[in-house]
Amino acid sequence: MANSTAVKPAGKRERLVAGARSLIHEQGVQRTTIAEVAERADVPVGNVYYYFKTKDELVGAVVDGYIADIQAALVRLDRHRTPQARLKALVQMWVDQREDVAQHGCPLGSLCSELGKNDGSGLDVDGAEMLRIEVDWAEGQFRSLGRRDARDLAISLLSGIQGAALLANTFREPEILSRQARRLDRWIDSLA
Amino acid sequence: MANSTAVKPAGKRERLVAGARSLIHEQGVQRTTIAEVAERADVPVGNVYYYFKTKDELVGAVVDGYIADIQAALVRLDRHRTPQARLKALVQMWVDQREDVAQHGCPLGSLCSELGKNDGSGLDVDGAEMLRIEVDWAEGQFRSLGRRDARDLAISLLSGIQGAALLANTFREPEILSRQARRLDRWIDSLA
DNA sequence: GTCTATAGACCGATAGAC
DNA sequence: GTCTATCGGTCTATAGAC
Repeated sequence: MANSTAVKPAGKRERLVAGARSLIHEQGVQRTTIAEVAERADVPVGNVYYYFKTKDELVGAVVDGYIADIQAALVRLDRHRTPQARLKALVQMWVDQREDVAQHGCPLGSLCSELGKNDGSGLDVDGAEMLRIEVDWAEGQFRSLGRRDARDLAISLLSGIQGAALLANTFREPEILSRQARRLDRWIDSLA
Repeated sequence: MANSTAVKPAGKRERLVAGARSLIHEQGVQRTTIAEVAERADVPVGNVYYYFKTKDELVGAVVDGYIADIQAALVRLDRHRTPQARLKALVQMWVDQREDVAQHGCPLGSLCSELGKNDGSGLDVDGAEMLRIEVDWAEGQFRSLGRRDARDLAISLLSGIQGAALLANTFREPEILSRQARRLDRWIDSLA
């Protein structure tokens, strides 16, 4: 299934997904048009529909791309020796992107927020899986620390991250992420 | 300035703002059309533009309404005797609305998230003031507790609330708000 | 002041040539 | 497979009757 036609032509599909991802992060799903995506991907407008039957399907591909990237990132975090180090490395990911987050919000959080407004009509893509993977992974780390309330702690951690991202974006202050990350680090160390 | 024509005709303007507020909460700004707002407010479509020159102005009126309501709510919270009781009463406001928040997100948070995508073109309304009022108020409470890091604590508190609201909405689990609120309550009591 | 009708612009999706 | 041209629908905003 991974190669129906020898080698990929030029990665048009990949370029479309990448263009859609960045535009959706900057403008949101609703404000992003197929024409804009095609232009950023350097693909003729009408050709988009050869790769994606609907705009929904394109957004779905963006979500799937995020899921794959998140899983890969979490595997990389597993290399750290202790659960504490892994959890702090997770927090650090948002600090590293603080400028981008302050400018356009957390790519995952703001996308989930927008997709949460879907009530069946119009666009209908489920973004919950993106955050669920992170919560599940964090829960596993807290459980390695011997915490019975691992699930709640995981939700607390992701809440703290996502909330800080929202405030950093609303106030356009990347330092909010740095400062809240320091607090979360201390909180992680205080557990065990 | 509060009464140019004796008594309000029938509160059409108020009904429009109320309709816009609920529709924006349910669907977001972009997906909400003037026609829908007019219908929910029981006002003829074209008449909306007599009260609001543009859609932007209508959204701005919704934001102003939120700001007024927030300020009134915070004044009510000031009745509690201790800063801790006031802060916990603030958290409780989201718990009381947990079903609505799980269904459509925090009205303020999701609106700020969407307005944060505005980059000058298209709609341009600033929603930061809504959250700033809450952060400022919480900062004052923490300062009453003698905390030097009152600003950071206030941002931590609002981050925790907004993050929990985002996860509760994404996973459609109102209990996330209840459980995170209990954690925030304990955290507030542990300070001082 | 109130309402109808519609202009004008834009977008998602399709048809069909190559 | 690739691309152009365009349809049909929807939205904001306005013009103008009452």
